Amino acid sequence: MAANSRFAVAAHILSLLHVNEGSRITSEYIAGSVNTNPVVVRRIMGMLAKAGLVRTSPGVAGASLARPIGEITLLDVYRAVQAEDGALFAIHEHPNPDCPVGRNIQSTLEASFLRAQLAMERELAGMTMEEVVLDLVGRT
Amino acid sequence: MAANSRFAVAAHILSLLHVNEGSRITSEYIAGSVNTNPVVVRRIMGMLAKAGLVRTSPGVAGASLARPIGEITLLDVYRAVQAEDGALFAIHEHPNPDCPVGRNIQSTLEASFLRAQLAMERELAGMTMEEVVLDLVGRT
DNA sequence: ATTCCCTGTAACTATAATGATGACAACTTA
DNA sequence: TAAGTTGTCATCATTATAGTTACAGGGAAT
Repeated sequence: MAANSRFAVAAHILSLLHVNEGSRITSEYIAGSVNTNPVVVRRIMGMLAKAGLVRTSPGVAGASLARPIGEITLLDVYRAVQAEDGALFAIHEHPNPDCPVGRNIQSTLEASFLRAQLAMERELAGMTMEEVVLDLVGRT
Repeated sequence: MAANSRFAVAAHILSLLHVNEGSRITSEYIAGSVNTNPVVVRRIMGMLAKAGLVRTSPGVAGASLARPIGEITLLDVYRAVQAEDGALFAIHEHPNPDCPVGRNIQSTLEASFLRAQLAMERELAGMTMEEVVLDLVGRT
């Protein structure tokens, strides 16, 4: 797989942590639900911890949510597992500076692309992990 | 580069076609402005043609816009150069069906992710290539 | 008609991002 | 101390993308 499924896996992990609150589930258990390798889970869990969404302790199972689940938005999760850059769309580098179009295309597109990205992020910010979990259990 | 810059290059190409209307520019000329290989330009131009945004003829230089530039939205361009799938965010496959969370996470996230994607697409649909070109020449 | 230029496409290579995996040190707890 | 777990590194396979070479076929100008 080359597609980035970290966002989805992160949401899956947070859902499991909430549903199993108090149980002390291991990365191996989580990996069993996600159907991947425990290392992948620990890696993503590390990103969630660095972003302040979960609390983990070395050597001890059972990570816990660092905030009420209703206060964790999908945007928080998205940002936690995204690369440094954070740009949704890439722009080709080094267009020809001697061409009127090439000289300005980057800054122009950057602005347009940013608008689209912000619209997407606004929508993500409007959804919480609580809604995700509620939908999840509602489907049984 | 592994990041997908086709969207940006496509917008660059369309801008050039409009600015040079009547000139009959070649894929080599365009490649010079984008700073890439002519084949890359022809490849993306092919996608734009298949999407009905430009008209090309084999063997003859000077593709032309198939519609007024003000009626080509950034969403049109985005869709023209995107992969079949079209999903903005990937979802991990084969979560564990024996787990309440794993069993339903896909359909739940699919709905949430789609909302975010639609917000992004709405914003792209609200911007036209005409605005891009105007901004472009305005920066001169 | 010949020549020259251009497009459309296939084939191949190089580069990155990603996920899967094995290994292991450090930590916690019984 | 022993068992189990996390955090992290290193490596490999897969995949998407862009860059590049090559070439068949179309168009146009002479």
